[in-house]
This record gives sequence, C-alpha cells and structure tokens, in this order.
Amino acid sequence: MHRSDRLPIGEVARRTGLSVSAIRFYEERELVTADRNSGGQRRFLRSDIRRLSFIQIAQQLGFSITQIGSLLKDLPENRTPTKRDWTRISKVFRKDLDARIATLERLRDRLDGCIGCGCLSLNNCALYNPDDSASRHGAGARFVLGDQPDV
Amino acid sequence: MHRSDRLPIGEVARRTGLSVSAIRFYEERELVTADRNSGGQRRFLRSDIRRLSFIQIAQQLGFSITQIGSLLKDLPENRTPTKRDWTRISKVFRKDLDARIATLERLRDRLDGCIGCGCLSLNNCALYNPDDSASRHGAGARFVLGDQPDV
DNA sequence: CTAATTGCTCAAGTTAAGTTGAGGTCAAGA
DNA sequence: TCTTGACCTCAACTTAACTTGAGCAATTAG
Repeated sequence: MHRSDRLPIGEVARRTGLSVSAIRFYEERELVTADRNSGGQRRFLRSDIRRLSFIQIAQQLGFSITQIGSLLKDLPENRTPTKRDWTRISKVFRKDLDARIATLERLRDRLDGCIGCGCLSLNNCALYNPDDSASRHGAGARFVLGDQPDV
Repeated sequence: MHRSDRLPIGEVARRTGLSVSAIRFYEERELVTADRNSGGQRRFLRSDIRRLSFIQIAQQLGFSITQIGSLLKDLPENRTPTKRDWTRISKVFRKDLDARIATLERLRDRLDGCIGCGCLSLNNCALYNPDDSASRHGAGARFVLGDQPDV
C-alpha cells in the first residue's frame, strides 16, 4: 500500500481516470509537476489529483491545454485550484460558454434566414460572414456562396 | 480570357475565395471532380463554384469534410446542390446546430450548479459527465474531479 | 531472490484540414 | 519565340492532444 502521500503515476491515473501517458504529457506541458524518487520515478502529491481533475473539467468545457496552462499559471504561486479559485475561474468558463453559445445562435439565425432563399446563386448571402466562424486552425476562406471579390 | 466554361483552378480559387491547394485537396477527397485538358491541367465547371461554396458554408456550420462528402454523395447522381437540395440540407444543418447549442447549454447549466459548490473535492460533481462532452478525438476520460472508480 | 508489475525515455504514429516547397511543365501574350 | 505566370505532382510539415511501441530500469509481492 502507498501510505505516504507521494503517489506513483499509475495510482494518479486510476484516481483521475486519465491515462498514464496523458499525465506524462501534461507534465511535459507543465500543467502539473512531479518530483522523482530515488529510482527516478514520478511521485505526485494528493493535490495533483485535484489539479488534474480541474484540467479535465476545463477540457470538457472546451478549453485547450494551452489555455488551461495559462489559467493554472495565473494562480498565486502556481498552486492547485482551491474552492475560491474555482469560483472565480468557473465564471471565466461561464463567460466563454456563453460566447460560444451566442456564436452558434447567430449562425443558426443566419441559417434560418437562408433556408428558403436560394442563396446558392446569390451574391449577398446571409451566411457570408468572414468573422466569428468556428475558426479552427486554418486561414479560413473569405467569401462564400459565389460571392466574389472583385470580378 | 476564358470564355469557355471550363475554368482553370486559379480562376475557381479567385471566385470562391478558396486557396488553390484547398481545392486540390477537396478533389483528392472527392468533394469535387475536375477533368483535365490536353496538357493535364484541371478544368472545372461553373457549377463547381456553387459546389465549393456549399462546402465552405457547411464548414462554417461546423461540419467536417467527411460529413460534407457524405452529404454531397447522397445527392442524386452526386450532383452539385440545387436550391431544392439546399433547402433540404439546410434543415439537417439546422438540426445539428440546435443539438450543439443544446449540448453547450446543458454544460452551462451544469457549470452553474457547480460554481459555488466547492466541487473540487466532491465525488458527485455535476460536471461529471462521461457522455456528450465536446468529444474531440481522443478516448476521453471517464471520471472527473476526484470522482474515483472503485477505490 | 525472483518474477511480475509498473515505470522510464524517446521516437514515431494518429486525425483534420490543409500549407509549403521542390522540381518540373504548360499556356498566353508581346 | 521567349518569357512570365499559372499549373502539375509528390513529399513533408503544421497544430492539438495524446497513443503506441521499443528497449530498458525500478518496485513489489510472494
């Protein structure tokens, strides 16, 4: 039994539901730190379980590990989130969620305005929006549905 | 001037706002087809502009090229979407958007129920939801916030 | 003590949706 | 004809968030 409070990675994995490789990956990305025992194996603190759980929640809410890393680094002394921190940060999450919902709703409204319009041949399609598209990771096209630049 | 209705790829790129490489990529993925002239260069039909515009809109609405490919392949004779097709398909889009919005709203509600709850140490966190997470492309963790399996 | 388990590092693979570059060809206008 | 500029193919690179595998070391239960 591990009755010290230095947990090996497998234990942390079991307790958080994360995979061992994911935890190592988070350590590499500096979302968590672990010190090593004499044999060079990682030993985590109990509080790291909470920290990793926080990461999971934030991910479920759609945040990237880069963003999560920033959130965690902004905590005083880079500590693991406390209840007070959580209250504050969850409001950030809430704002972001609201924004994403609003974006989708705008998209839906534009779509509605477009369903019967035969857009596919029009120049002034309501779905022509260079801004707030899902904006994944490419450059993103600038005109849509036959809308042409200067031709 | 190109007064035939076989458009070279650069022209199609200008008219759709897509990059040349993106169009080639779509061809490779069979979202569009182009035949070749004597010199081996692609020549597109005017209707391909509409087809590519459709692809862009569907992408803005959050559909993957795989999904879009399916939609296009389901069209009779794999034709380019007409107004009638658009009306039908846009309803599919609408449904999907609605579902995504609903998912985010559920997430927001769960978050609200969790903001003041000090969850970070609880076992029955409202944010513990194995299902409808943003579900990107990994296996996805199964328990959250210190919620433990059978320990 | 020893076998089984767990852990370690490092490199490479995965998916999505393209982009970038090298090296070479084609087409169009002067 | 000659020279741009547009086009061609193919391979490799990009980001995100990990996973998988190889080859080897440490721990632990019996």
